[in-house]
Amino acid sequence: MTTKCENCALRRKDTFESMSAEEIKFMERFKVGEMVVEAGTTILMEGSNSPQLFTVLHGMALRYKILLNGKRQVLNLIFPGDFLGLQAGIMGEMSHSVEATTKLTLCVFDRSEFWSFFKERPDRAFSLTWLAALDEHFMGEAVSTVGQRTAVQAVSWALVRVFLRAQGLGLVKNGAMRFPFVQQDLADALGLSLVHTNKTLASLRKRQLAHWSDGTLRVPDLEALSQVAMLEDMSPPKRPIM
Amino acid sequence: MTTKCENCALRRKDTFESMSAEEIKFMERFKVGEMVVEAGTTILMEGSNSPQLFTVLHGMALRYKILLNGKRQVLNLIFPGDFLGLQAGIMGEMSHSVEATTKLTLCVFDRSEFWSFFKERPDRAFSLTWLAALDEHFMGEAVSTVGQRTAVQAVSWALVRVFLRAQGLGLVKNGAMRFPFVQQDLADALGLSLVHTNKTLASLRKRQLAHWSDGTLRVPDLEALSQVAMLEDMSPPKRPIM
DNA sequence: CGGATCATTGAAGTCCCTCAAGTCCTGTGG
DNA sequence: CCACAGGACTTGAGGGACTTCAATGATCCG
Repeated sequence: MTTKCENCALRRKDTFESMSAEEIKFMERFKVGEMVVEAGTTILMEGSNSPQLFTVLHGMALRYKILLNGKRQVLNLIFPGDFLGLQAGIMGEMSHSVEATTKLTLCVFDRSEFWSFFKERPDRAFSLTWLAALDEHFMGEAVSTVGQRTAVQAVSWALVRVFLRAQGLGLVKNGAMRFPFVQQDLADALGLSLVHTNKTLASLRKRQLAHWSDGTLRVPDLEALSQVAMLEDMSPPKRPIM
Repeated sequence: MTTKCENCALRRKDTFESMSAEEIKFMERFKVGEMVVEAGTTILMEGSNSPQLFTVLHGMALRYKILLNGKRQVLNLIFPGDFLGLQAGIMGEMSHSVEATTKLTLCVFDRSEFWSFFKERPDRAFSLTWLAALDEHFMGEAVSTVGQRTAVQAVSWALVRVFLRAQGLGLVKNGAMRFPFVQQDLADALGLSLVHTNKTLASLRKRQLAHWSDGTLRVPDLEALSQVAMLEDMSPPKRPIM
């Protein structure tokens, strides 16, 4: 029933580093199964200590925190290939929640085996650290965006990042991609109000820079949008998959 | 001349997990020396690929990014015990710069030995990943702050975090600590203007919540300041030192 | 057909930014 | 010894980007 790592289509996407046959075999040992959850399901909960780790095989999700005043900060949009639960695996407790935006297929790993990654497979441990460092890198960009960019720049930044990510996964067809989030999600990610996010999107639409409606995102000229976003390097590095 | 890891005072501070004698000996092998730099020196440069990794022994510093429009986002304040250069070590390139705010004493490690961490010492590799995860955790809080908190809440949050950090390092005496940064640093960390940061600090001063002047920070009632900052958990976890 | 969710648009208000000026302090050089 | 420049901090005033409030459509669904 479950996909074998060997046959996993994800591995072959551009974004990911290739793995040796032997590495794949090793990973297979960790996989305890697959899990499918409906849109809206909370997969990991802030403060909890999940016994499981996941890799997203299909679908999209949302990382977020809820502040004491009830406000929500979206930290990250989750795409196929993303690894979930590292924080719980390392520090014993999640500092954010993860919620499925679409129906989600997850590859499930057992956390109790986590240690053997480090003991037996230094290369896998290195990949794990790489992923943590990559997330930190991204969060640094996010802070800079929320702190220093204007609304137009921030929204452009987010859309470019999303689009690049999707390109690396082969999810862009004819300059368009599935983008199943709602405007409130983007607003909460950028520290903007829903109303202003809406107006900003409208402005980008009018300027022919980005069209997002009905769950579909189209970017006619990625270069131009990046310019507006004040983004220089447009190439995300190849990343390991876990 | 250089301190032996065995005798390093840092290790004994509350914030840090204890290390076995054997672990210490292993770390000693990596240490290639010590380095002292003057205030204002750039230690690591965005985009560069430093051959060295550092642990701060004494002094304070600043992690920051410069955007295309010249604006600066301060990502983090650096305290003794902080590990610098992980990104370069893992991903091969720094995504931010690090600048000394005071005279700085650094413990220098050779990056070329980085791999043996993973190969020979899974426990050290685990610590490394822990540190990366901790940074990510912190950055998540930072995004939430810049995105969702008001100026008063944000400044309070920053000061509480700083104060707690200093407490764990035994740097707080009589409710006061050395805080050698300038208001512009704090402003750039929180995405606020210098002027507004100044006025916010004045307001906190008037409300008897925090007094920061002449490089000294006093917090008469940490609990009260945390309340204003909307911070619940006030205890940063013990962290490994590298 | 009501109820719910999401997108959209107008209007009013506010938090924060920018501009501007002035103080205090330190270091430097005539 | 004083004049002057530079850096950090402070304070007032005006403006703007974004928020909040409010109302309307559109779509989907039981």
